[in-house]
Amino acid sequence: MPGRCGSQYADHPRRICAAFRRMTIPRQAILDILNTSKHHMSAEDIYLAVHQFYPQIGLATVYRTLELLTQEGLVSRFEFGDHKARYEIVRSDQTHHHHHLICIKCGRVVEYSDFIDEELDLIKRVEAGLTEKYNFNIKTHLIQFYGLCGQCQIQQ
Amino acid sequence: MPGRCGSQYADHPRRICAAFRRMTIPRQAILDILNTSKHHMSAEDIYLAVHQFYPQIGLATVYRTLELLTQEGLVSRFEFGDHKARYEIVRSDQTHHHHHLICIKCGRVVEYSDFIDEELDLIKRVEAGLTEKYNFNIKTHLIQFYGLCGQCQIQQ
DNA sequence: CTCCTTATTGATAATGATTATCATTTGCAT
DNA sequence: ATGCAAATGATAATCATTATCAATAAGGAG
Repeated sequence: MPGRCGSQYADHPRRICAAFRRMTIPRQAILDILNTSKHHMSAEDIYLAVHQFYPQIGLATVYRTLELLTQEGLVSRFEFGDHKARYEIVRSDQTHHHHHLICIKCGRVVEYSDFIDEELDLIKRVEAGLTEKYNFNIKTHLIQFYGLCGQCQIQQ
Repeated sequence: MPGRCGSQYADHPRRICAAFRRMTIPRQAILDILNTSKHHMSAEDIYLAVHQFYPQIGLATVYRTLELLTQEGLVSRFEFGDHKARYEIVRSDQTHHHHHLICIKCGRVVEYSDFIDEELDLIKRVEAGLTEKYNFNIKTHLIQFYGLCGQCQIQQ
């Protein structure tokens, strides 16, 4: 039931059109999963989730779709240090916006949204400055803190 | 000529001791390269640089050493989206401190240090808040912006 | 200074996430 | 309805990183 490329996606129809030349069932399925999920997912997580209601899906399609969405800034790709990328849809209304706190010993990832407002305010200003100086059209940003979680501080 | 673990490293001797149980020639060589380099390097870059004056070095040793240094927060690991990590020594005096601006189409990476002071000020405050709330001992942070560089904006 | 324990090394094989390939299928403009 | 290019799915290939293991060397004890 694919219609014009991004028509049924209220959030970023124009940029969905920019990312895809054609809307397809696998792509819709992937977008649905990403839109429903509140947390970051690996490509395989997404593959498995889509597979439940669309078993024909191929893993390669998941990677290809994520690549296109990432290049259009519609999806954020995170690396937490385990050599497995995580993806998350970018919501225009900033719902669930958060940054990450990562333990460099055990790999635990904490999503925090405290301080986000203050951070976003700065981000916005820096973005404007960078756009002007380096002539970049900035789509997304990444802020992560690395350190030792409580557990790992104890185990020296 | 290795002495007590981190003795000849003025910068973070105590944390070098924490990272290593023994100081060795390969580790010194890797630290020397990292200290000399002004820019991020991949594991292979480092391997090749060390290899020039210490040809016995093995690639696995480079990875192991970088892992230990990263876990101690003495080295920052970056991922720019090409699935190849880059490493950079953390200087206690904040010399050459910078963040990154990455083109999501062509992968170009710009190091910027404009706005850094303003950013670091916020970082410091957020760090304090996160430390308290989540009981993390924060060692490093990562700030990256993603977008289209001038070139890639033109090529639609 | 020498010995001894054990951390570390280097070579190499294994792993595993991601990408490339290619024949087949499908979206969608005309 | 038709045709062509885009997209798919299966699978093979890639390649950065990690695990393995016998050999080596750091550095504390005596």
